[in-house]
Amino acid sequence: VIGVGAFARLAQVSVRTLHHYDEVGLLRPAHVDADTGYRWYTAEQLHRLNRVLALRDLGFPLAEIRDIVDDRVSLDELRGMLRLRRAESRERVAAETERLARVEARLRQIEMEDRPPEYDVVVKRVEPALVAARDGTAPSFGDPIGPLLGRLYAEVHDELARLGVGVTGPEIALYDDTGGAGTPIRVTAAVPVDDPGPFAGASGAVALRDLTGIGRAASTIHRGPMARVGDGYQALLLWTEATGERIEGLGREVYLECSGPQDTWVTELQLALAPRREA
Amino acid sequence: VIGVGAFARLAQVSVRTLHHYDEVGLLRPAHVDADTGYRWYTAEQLHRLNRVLALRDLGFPLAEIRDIVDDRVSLDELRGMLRLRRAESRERVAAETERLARVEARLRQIEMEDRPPEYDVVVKRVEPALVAARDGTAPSFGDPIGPLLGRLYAEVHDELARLGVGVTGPEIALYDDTGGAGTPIRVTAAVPVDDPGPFAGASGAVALRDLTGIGRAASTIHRGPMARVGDGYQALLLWTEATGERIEGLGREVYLECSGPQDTWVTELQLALAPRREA
DNA sequence: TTGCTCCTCACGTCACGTGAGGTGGC
DNA sequence: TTGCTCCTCACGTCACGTGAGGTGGC
Repeated sequence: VIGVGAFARLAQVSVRTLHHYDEVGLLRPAHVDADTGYRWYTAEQLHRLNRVLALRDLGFPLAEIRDIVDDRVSLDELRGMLRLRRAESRERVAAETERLARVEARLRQIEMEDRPPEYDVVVKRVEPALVAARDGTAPSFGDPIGPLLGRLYAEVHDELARLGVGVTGPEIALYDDTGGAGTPIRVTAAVPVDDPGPFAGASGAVALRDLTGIGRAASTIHRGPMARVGDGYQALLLWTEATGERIEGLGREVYLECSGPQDTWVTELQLALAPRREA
Repeated sequence: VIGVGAFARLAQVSVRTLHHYDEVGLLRPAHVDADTGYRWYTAEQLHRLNRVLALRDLGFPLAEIRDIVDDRVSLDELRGMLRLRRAESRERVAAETERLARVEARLRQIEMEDRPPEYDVVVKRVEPALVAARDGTAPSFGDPIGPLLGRLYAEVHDELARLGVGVTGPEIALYDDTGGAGTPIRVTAAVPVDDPGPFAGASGAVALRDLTGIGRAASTIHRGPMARVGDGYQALLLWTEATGERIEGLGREVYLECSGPQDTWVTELQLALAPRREA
């Protein structure tokens, strides 16, 4: 029978921790003085505490630890809990390893460029959307694509106005350059819409389409004229290189703000990433 | 200018998150309606939000993110913060990887033995202590060491009683078998004491000694007679094997409870571990 | 009487999640 | 009038850390 201080020193935990374990019923003292409230522990309880600490070291929450040390879980259940813990732990290792890669990429970048980065890359999901779309073809990325896109969007909006269909989000442009260098680029001008009803009677080049979502997209925000959007794409490419990510499929632009002069435009650039490599 | 819901959908964050960022001053809406309290955001703010999310992905706390996006840190400071983050992230990867190894070891053990483990191994620090100690030699681990230890402890306690020195903790036994198989084992019986004063005039085999601490010790609790303490040591050895730890130096036993018959004894077994392998 | 150990509240942590209860414009 | 979006509290999360303020035995 020893006091809480000595017991804590023996087990290398804080007195507060023992108070807490008493509170949540994880380790009740062998005896509590009715008058003073002093807690008294036995050597036998050090065994229980050791079991608790061993499970805590494995990452189990206290509630589960209580079930285990109180023998409320069968051997099979314990096995299951351990497998779950293993999966969680692996997930954490993977996530933190990727995070570390991003930190290191950022650090290398800042040391190379010697100034804070202008583009911040975020990995996000892109939800699927229902769009009215019009396809076109541009000779290459070298030529300005703006006028072409402008014509395509004009057609889409004309058609939407004619059908009386409502727009539900900013315009989206899709690029498909999988043909290789020198080949023409397929460009799509898309506008999110909500109600597909009136399209039943639609005809012509403007068509309703289910725009697929992207599980993991590298995204960044470009501010300013589209003539300099290349800076943004370059930042995205450098980022994928530095973090070891791989690009998959086509790129998208979302025109978040394009009402005033191009100096004030805000565009989101998205590149689809290959699924996460598992450890 | 778009509402909080549309803004949240664009950036793939929750509305609550935007409320929170407003609260802590990380991202104030471009405009808040004085009557309704409605928050209105601009495309420009999506750029700021993207910066915030990018830094959040790197693991920075919101307070630091605010300093960064508000340009309150210099480039050098930013570099320093990134290096710190890198160090923290590495530390987390290492810690979680070790935890994973412990979980897997436990899982393998439970699958081999098909019953919950009897011994729980915990890694802990052992504090240095001032002890009165008496050395002895045992022929090997095969022979019972109990009687020898009993004689040594009797001598120590006699001397302490003679000098009037107080005991401050449970008895500790040290074993040194680094001589190899077949060679005799050095055994030390130690008793923690507080006041070294009276020892000034001490002489003979019982000596005052500074017992060194152990940075990382694998520890487990053995309950029952010392004749079966081998089970506990075997559990410790299996654990070190399974987790890839390496034993270093000598072993210790702490007699937490040894007043009644040996069936009721509680003994802590400690083995010093090699310093943590860095990633 | 001074130290020492111990006690019980009770707030803080970190970044939101999750209702509860209510309001304003189409 | 019914939906829809939005609002403001305010508690909960997880395992304790950290005072504040006070008591009992040597």
